[in-house]
Amino acid sequence: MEKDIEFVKEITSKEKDFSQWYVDVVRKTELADYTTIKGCMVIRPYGYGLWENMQAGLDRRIKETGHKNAYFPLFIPESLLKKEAEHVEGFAPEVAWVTEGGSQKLEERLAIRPTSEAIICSLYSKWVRSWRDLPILINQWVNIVRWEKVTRLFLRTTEFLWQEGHTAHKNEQEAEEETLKILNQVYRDYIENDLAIPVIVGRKTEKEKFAGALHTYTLEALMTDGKVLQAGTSHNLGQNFAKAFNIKYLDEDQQEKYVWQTSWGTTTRLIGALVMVHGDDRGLNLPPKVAPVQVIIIPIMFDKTKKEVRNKAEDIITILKKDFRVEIDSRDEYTPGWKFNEWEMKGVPLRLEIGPKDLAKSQVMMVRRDTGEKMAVKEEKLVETVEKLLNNIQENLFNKAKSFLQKNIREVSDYNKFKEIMEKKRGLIKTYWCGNKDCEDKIKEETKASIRCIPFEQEEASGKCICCGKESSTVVYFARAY
RNA sequence: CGGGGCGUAGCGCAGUUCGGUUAGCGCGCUUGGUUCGGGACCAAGAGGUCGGAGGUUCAAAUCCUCUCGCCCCGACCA
Repeated sequence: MEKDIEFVKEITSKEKDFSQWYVDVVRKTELADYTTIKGCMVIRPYGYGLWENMQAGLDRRIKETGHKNAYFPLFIPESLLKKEAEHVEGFAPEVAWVTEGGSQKLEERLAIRPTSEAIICSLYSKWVRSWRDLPILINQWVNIVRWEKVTRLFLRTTEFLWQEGHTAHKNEQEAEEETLKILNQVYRDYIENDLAIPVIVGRKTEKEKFAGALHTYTLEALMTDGKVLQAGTSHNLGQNFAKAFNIKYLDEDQQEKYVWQTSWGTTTRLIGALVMVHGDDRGLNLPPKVAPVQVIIIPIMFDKTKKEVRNKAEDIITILKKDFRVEIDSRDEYTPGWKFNEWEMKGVPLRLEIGPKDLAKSQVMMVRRDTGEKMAVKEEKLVETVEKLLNNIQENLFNKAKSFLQKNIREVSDYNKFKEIMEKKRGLIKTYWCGNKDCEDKIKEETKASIRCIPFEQEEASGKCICCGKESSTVVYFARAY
């Protein structure tokens, strides 16, 4: 273990400085790097490979639920953006504007999309005529620009990548069903099963909802420093945008009606969540389902047996390649020990070592990233063992995160206790809230904790608002958030 | 945008208080050789407009002014 301690010097320990640890991990594992543009990062091949795997899992679910991908313009004319009053107001401070094209000043300035409701709605109003045109179920994978004052790699950058779904429906019920379907069937399923991140789902308060929405549903994930990160949102837009953009259809009853809409999104921020939920002092610890490399093969090469070992490694990679994302690290200039540490830092779930001793016994050595457990595996059992272990690691990461989450949800009824927990342990606090924004604001101001969501599972009982003491039956989760 | 910290080779740092020859150290990098089951070793090399601009001075990494970037804590947000 002495060597481990020495290795750690490349990465600040989580305990010592969580923020610095996070930055160290992201940069040293080559997920991303800073660029010359303020607040804009480059997603490096390893990070982008991770994102591609994440996209694949989510894209599949989006399509399985009937949505199709499309692409809308990057630019949004100011007049369009201004149509929905609440919406502009919400985004105004962080919009980047294009005012010139070439050497010509533009007649109307163009916003670089901070989100695409406006531009998409302007087209939906053209496309929707009859109830037969509904529903419209469209998603797009694009970049977004928001002029943030403070940025952090993946968690908040000026430009980021995301997926945004925009749907239009013929009635309120259908829109609401869609909003919830995305939340549970698509997002929750994806985040919990693919990213191995347990979430708490619920509704946002009026204060926290999306600008222009009727209401917003959210998925909240707990990071290992006790702060919560919003992992995705699904908005029921009601008819707000339909009215602003004049999206109307003629219904079966011959009445002209406004459509009901939804929008929903998840971003590259989820990469930050993966780092902060599963990572440790040795670096990343990636869930097998999204890891760019699921199995890394390290051949142990001595002069005399080099050729045989290398051949065997090639045989093995050929077999494993059919079912897994596998790479071989046969670089001559690094020792095996160095490679072990390197790939552990990069979060590869499973390491496979092949040396002369293994050749003699027709076996390989396997080491799990999550537990460090090392075992010999007979060659004939290779494929099934890898499969079993990857599944097991996926499950283990989720279970660990789940138990951490459960341990850090505290039910509190005393405000002083609330303050103390938010100061020291953080995590989530489950308590009663009267529904008044004044209480919400006051708590935020005094403890930096906001209402993350109003969970769907409400209890029969009632209690007293944590702030004003008024009787209430509404249970909410409070936390400090990213 | 307010308060604090940092910026010297790819990375981590010393040197800055109190200006003074050719700006150092460790790791990494290149070449050659020996190595390789938990970050190997020897030898020889390469690499810097000291974040940037302006100023003070015979002389600036060091002093002054401005500026850019990153990190932390607040206000805002995915």
